[in-house]
Amino acid sequence: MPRVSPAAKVRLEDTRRSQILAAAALIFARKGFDRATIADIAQAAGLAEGSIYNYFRSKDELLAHLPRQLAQPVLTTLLDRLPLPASAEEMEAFLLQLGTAFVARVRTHARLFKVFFSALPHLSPSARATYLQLVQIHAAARLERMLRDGVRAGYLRKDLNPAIAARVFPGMLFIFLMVQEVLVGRRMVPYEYDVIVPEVVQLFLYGSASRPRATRRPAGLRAQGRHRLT
Amino acid sequence: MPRVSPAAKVRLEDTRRSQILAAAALIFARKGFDRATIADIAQAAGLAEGSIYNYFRSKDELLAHLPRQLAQPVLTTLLDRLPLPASAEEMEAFLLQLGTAFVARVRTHARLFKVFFSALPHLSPSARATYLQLVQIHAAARLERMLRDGVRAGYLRKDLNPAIAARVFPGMLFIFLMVQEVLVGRRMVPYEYDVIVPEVVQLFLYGSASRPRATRRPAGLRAQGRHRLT
Amino acid sequence: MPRVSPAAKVRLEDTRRSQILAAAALIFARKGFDRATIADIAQAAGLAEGSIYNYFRSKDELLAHLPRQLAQPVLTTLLDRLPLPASAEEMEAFLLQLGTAFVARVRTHARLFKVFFSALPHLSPSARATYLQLVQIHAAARLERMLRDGVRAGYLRKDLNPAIAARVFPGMLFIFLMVQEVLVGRRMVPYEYDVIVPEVVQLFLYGSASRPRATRRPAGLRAQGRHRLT
Amino acid sequence: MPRVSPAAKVRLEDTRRSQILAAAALIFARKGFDRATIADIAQAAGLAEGSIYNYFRSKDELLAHLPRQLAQPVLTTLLDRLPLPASAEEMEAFLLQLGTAFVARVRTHARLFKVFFSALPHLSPSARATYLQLVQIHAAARLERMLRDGVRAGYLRKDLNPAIAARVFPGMLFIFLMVQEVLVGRRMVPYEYDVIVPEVVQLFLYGSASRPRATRRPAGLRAQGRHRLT
DNA sequence: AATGAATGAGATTTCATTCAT
DNA sequence: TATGAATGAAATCTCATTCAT
Repeated sequence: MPRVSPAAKVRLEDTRRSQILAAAALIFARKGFDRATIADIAQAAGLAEGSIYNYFRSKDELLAHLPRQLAQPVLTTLLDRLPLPASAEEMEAFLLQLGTAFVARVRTHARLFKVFFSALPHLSPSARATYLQLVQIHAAARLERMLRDGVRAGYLRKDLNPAIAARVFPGMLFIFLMVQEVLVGRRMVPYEYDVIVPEVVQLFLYGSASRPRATRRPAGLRAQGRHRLT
Repeated sequence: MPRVSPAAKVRLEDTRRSQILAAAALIFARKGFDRATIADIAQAAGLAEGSIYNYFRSKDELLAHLPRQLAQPVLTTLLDRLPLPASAEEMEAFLLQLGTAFVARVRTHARLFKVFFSALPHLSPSARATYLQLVQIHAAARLERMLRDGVRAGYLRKDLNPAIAARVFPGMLFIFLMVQEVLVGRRMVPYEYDVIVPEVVQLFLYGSASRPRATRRPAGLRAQGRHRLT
Repeated sequence: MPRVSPAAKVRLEDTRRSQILAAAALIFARKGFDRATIADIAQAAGLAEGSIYNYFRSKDELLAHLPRQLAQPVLTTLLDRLPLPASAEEMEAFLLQLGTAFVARVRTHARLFKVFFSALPHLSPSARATYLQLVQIHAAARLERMLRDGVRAGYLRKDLNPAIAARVFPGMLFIFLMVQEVLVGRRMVPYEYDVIVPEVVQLFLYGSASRPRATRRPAGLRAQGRHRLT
Repeated sequence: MPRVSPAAKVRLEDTRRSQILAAAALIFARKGFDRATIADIAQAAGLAEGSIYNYFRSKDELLAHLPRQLAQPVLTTLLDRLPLPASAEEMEAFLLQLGTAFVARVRTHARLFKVFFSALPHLSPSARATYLQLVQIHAAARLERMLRDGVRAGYLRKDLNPAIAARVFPGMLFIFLMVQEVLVGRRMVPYEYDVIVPEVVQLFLYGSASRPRATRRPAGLRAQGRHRLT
């Protein structure tokens, strides 16, 4: 006869698994997948070495379960709840939100990102896909459709290539995130993301060249954009 | 009495070192730093295991010497010989060349890039900097100055942030290069780089929003931009 | 106040022990002693791992208790109830029964035999003796006495060595049993034991060489010997 | 440039392999396959643990190479060089030699026999066959043919089953060898093999029952048979 | 008495590095 | 300088046994 109710048991087991995965993420990010030892992870999780194997069959399995378990809560699509833009101004507001969310997501998962890079050579294609979902670059398909709509509606350039542009937008932010959060750990530019994101949105929508007229940006929005976002 | 002249001896030794580093780059890129064995590298270099140690003190040292030795020939600055632009059109031409060169450089060093990622946790900050020089994102300082000039000259937006924009430009291309060449090996979009680069330049200069007037892009330049670049 | 009577308690405990030993015999025979895990055995017994230790102190103890407990019911002596033979013909009948019983016994305990072999290196001499009792080769002493009687009575060869002959007889069958039931699992010869046993008895009594006269074997007995015995 | 000639290198390597296999045989026989550790074997071979793996890929491979390497020299067929018998007397002489050789072989390989039993559960069928060749019970086919000839020639019983008899003969000796050399290490009977073998041959040829006439065994041969054989 | 998570000793195997030749 | 066998530290993983519940 079991001492604990089945439900409680499942809960306890899930707790342990999360606890171990959190420890694994920490150690993997710190030392890289190969240099991290099970002993390290066990110690970080407050368990004995052998206990890890009561919950995961192998070190590889830890790696494979990391994104699923740790990123689950935020894997809802970024763009789903936002209203579809019907003008350049609405698109600007939309991109500000999207960019801010994107930055937040990558920063949240910076640790998993480091794991991803260190483990790249042993990741199966499917595991790679799972890790890449962390940044949802794959979600660009949705942005692409919106851009296409914008072209059709006329507020975006007729000759815009929506497929390329939809990937460019996250890329404009990604370079800062990669260098600052993952690769080097030091800022490339002396600005916070609440300055970078609006600037990037401006660039994406209006470019860097002077415009014939100065009408294109309502002052209100810009000012708002310069305020704290993170 | 030495059989070989000292100079020839140095040359031979350099050859061997390059030969070993090339083998190391190949194996590191293929298996990741930790999974690569000295035996692998020795075999790829056509030497015995022990011989590696006549040229490099340790496996870590191989990693450290990789970018310096292998990337030396191409580490010339990207922008040095280009004439400074004096208008949006000249800037467009300049960015096309810069972007194309950037793409070529990253693709050339894709292998070292993979090594960089796989070895990230073991690299000292200075080693990281050395590897990042491969793509010269650090060189953005020069582009930043040019953008600042452009703003001053009036053909770029008064409210442009040159520091941010200078990093955004490579980032717009970097996302494609990262995913396609380094991380996944499959294309994100069904276009070659000679389509992507001009599109990115257009976005960077003119944005994605419609312009009040259709005068902004001389047809000649655009057509040229669509031609083969790689 | 105990809920169960002491006697019933003992009975229940014995049942559990048998149940565990049966599971152990199954698993040990299948995987060998060292490869069998307590988890395997517990599962086969329908218990939890820890429960095994309420009945046996260790894995080794399981091994030691196997033959005693599982073979008890059949450890009755093979030869006890047979009438003592007074002629070669009676001896032939006797050996047929003895051989048949021997074959049946070994086949019944084939599983324990496999355990015995797999665990040989860990068995103490006394444990080895216990396992060997399963086939009662040790019981040859009784057969030896009967052979000695036969020699004295004159129907067995004067120069027969009863000690050796008494061990040879089970050996003649044992080789088939070893190879077919224990070691290989495939038949050495295309005959059932009800052909092998009479043939072996003939060989033991009359040899393989031709006899000067053809009178040696009454037809009746031989025919009987060829009938089903198992 | 290699310091040692290729031939010398091969010789050295073979020596090492033999040295390791001999150590493995010793340890496996002593502790059984599963309890034997690579550390044990390395120590017995006078090497470091890791060195074993320069010659054998795994512990299993050691097990698989044991019989091939260690038994090779004696794997020539026992029966090949003996003249074919043409009478019961010649058959008796032949069986004496065969039995003596069989005993010698099994005793020589007693150690491998123990290994065989301890490793039985993990041996592949082909590995089992290789180990069983050590005792060449498979060679019974040849003896079977000889017995068939004897029946045809008339000096063996018309109703003899040669297939069964050919397996019985080694079995008569095998029981002593198994119990004395492999399983228990103590003698079943107070006789040396130079007494047991002739007795077994007598039993096999002439049985245990009295014969109508006393003519069957020429005294000369018997006396000879009782002399030292091992 | 029953449970099964936790433990940690111990086994196999890999591999960077050394060094005698 | 080149070699590659030898080394042994270190890592992963297994599993008998314990013990709180």
